[in-house]
Amino acid sequence: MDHKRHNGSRLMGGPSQAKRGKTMGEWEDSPSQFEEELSMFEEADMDAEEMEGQAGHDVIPVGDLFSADLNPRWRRPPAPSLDPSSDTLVFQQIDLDYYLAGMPGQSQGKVPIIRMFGVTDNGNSVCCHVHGFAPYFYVPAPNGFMSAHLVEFKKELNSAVLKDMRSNKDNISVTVLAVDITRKESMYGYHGKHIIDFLRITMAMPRLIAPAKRLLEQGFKFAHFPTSNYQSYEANIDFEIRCVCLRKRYKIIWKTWWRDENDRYRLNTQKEASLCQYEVDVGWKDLISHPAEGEWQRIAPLRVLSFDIECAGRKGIFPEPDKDPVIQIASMVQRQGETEPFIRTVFTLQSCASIVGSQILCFTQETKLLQSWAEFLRTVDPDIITGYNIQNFDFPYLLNRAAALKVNYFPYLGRVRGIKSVLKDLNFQSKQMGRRENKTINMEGRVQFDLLQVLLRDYKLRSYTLNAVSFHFLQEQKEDVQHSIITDLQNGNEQTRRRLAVYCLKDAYLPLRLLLKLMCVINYMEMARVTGVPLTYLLSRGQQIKVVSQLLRQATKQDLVMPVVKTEGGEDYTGATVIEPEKGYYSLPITTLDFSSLYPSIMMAHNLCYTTLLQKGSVEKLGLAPEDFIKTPTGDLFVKSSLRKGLLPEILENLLSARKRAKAELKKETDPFKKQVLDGRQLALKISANSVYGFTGAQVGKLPCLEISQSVTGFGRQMIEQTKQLVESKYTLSNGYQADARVIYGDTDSVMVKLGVATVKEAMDIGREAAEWVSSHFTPPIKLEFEKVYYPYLLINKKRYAGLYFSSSASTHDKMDCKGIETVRRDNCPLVANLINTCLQKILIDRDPQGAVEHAKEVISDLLCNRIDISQLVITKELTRTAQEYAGKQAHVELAERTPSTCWRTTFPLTHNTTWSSSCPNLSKQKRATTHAVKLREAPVLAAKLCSRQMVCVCNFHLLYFSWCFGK
DNA sequence: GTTATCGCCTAA
DNA sequence: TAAGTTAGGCGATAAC
Repeated sequence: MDHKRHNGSRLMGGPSQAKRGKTMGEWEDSPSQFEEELSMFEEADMDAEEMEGQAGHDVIPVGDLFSADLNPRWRRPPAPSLDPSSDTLVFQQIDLDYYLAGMPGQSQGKVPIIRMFGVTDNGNSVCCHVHGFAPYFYVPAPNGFMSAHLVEFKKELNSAVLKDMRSNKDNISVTVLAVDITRKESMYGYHGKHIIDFLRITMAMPRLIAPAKRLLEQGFKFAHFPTSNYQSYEANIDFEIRCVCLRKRYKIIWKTWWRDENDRYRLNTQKEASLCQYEVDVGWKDLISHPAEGEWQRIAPLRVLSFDIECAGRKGIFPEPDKDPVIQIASMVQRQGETEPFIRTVFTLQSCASIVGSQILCFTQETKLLQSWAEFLRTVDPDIITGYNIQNFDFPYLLNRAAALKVNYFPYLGRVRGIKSVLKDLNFQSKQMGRRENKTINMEGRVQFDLLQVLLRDYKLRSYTLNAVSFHFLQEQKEDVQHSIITDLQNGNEQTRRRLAVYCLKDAYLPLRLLLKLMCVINYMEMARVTGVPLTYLLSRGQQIKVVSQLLRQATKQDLVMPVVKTEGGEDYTGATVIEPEKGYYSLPITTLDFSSLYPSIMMAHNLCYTTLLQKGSVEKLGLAPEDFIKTPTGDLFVKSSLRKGLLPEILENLLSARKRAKAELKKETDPFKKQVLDGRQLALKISANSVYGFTGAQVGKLPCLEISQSVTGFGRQMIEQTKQLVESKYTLSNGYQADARVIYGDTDSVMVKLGVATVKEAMDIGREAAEWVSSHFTPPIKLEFEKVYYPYLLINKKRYAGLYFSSSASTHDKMDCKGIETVRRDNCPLVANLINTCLQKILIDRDPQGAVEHAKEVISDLLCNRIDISQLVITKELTRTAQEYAGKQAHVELAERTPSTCWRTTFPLTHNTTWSSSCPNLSKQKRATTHAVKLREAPVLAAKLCSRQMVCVCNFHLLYFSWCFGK
């Protein structure tokens, strides 16, 4: 075999060198680096295989082969046989869903069966059918209800639901499986341990809950009881959440290991409904779950598959699945916990020269390529599938292409036999993320972990192209292949196709590397474990579900039930205070004091919860004494924890103690990247804790309670005001301090104090002391902490400031901290961000405002003389957005070539002789709008935007400058 | 020519 | 059917 590197990257009429920016010079080396990396894998494999036996061929010659020549390592390790009478099956659950099936021994009627998927320590896949758990909800029992009435109630409700059904394609005859009486209490409002009878209504299917709830709410009559409108409880809980949550009572936590109890599971040998190696049936009660502690914290060797496809598009047209073929699919598979992929494969259309370290399968027919890849996927049987934008591009394209070519066996990508993977459009909308159109593909038992979606959720980046992201996190980039030449490469020879294959492989490899580096899988599992939400929900749903799940878990322990409230948008409530800033440049240390986790600690300190809320008239009705409850700044009443401890405070305590642990680990950790990850985790827990407050204020949500949220912000407003007064009253000349302290700014939970001391050390010492002293005025766990000193400090406006950040040491600053300024905003072009950044550095670090002026002038002059690279002028976010409208990641590359900005550069040189220097210093607010001397009558809109933004940057610069000179 | 409002993004 | 919160700066734009 030829082990020499095939340098197939030199092409006749190859890619235009002109397109390359100056920073891309090092790309020249990158292909060989990646290929060397690949060949290293090969060596490692050979060592391993001397023990294992044969491996697959490097290149399988052109031909339309399949299964006969499978690479043996594609399969999972053989599953040791288990004896149901003596062995237990232990596995880590990674996904769950449910299906409907006829109950044995019952001729008609279907019941839901939970299907759990998981992996054993040995790396064998498991499908576990859990029987005997049905969805249910509650309504309060009417007055005078006795157990003798249960039969009648059930019968009436059952027939009402049946009658309500428009069609009955499942031929359901029994909708209500059971009704029983349980002692429960509503979690909404305190009513003095008032436990009452509730009817627990168990339905045959999850989707029957909604109609039953509606019928009961609209007015339901049975037996001699009068028609009444029943308020329903917990009727809006997803079934998956329900079954995970309920088991929480028995210490089941998501992401745990399951085994049967008393060896009572059966191997399900007849059904083989899934592709898993073990398939078992188990009763709900016979399932044991282990909290993720000690040995159960370990993670099974999950199989993570990353893939990327290439299509041969037509010139200038985005590939369309009904016309343009899929020419390559690269796949990499790695076991969770290992550092290298053990499968590296490219499926190619037409021949392809060998690539050391990867297996190439060549096909002459595209249909065979697609079908074989699907078979490959089913054989590898990954638990997690990743890639870059696979959710909205690769998978939809493959499915549509397979449909267009009538590859009938393609779209079965899940683990359940006979379930077709279908493409659906999904509109996801939230205030946080705006409207987002997504596609979804069902893939039972596998978790789709699209890295782009993860990054969009968790990281705020200027650009989300795979190239930019890889550079940002890995300092590595894609193989240099211009998108426009892909078709040419395909139509070339086996060497050009080899080049394409290397490119494609790298695009499959990078997501895997990123996933590992960012520790996404582990972090998401942790989040799932903490909140009790299935892994897939974390990527497909919003923040609320996490709080609901925790709330429900906590509530169930105390026999509290959650009401269904109708969602209606109401009045907004008052939020936090932002102290009016004393704008200017401070060449003195400024001490910053923060309340740590302000809102959560307010809720804990004052026991704010649904369960402690006193609704109108409750005080009188329950005969409460004044010392039993508190009145919040907004006038709402809550009972003290001596009467009842709230659920929300409990949840928050859990989250914050988890955060403390993470922070402690962070301190011990030395590896800078793991540190970053731990930091990310503690941040996630903080965000989770903060979203508890957000949840109560979400008026279009599962359980809004404005009394709680407005009380929280009310306390917050009071506290920041009080903090300001306390600090300014104690740290005064008359009390023997160096100066009268002054709170120059503060936002929500922090105050910036000018103590009048000259050194950072003094500012820190007094800061620590002040924090402790102020804390003593508040109820624990509310705590004001000294966090940092800014020196010098430039305060531009509310939510806009910069300063050198001193925290760990009094002698050297940790960083230059910028808040809200152009440097941190993604709606500015890089030129503006860089210019402001440099100016700030000159002002704050070099203390050279004149240098800042010079620099700005220089940049502006470069701009006007057209000496600025176009990449500096493009707002990447806008490009990304436009690219998303094209609905494909390859559009990113396309756009780089096709974006009108390149045209503007030639047709619209930035040569306007603007009057920026004379007009900008007049910074009277409204006048500034008129200083846009550039009147761009014929220019494209975006170009105009860019120009004016540059003007803005100049104006801002002057603001900085004048703040420095005059603002004190 | 000012002034209210919207879109976007950030601070907390 | 599902969607964490409010405060606030700043540019663009429509309305007066």
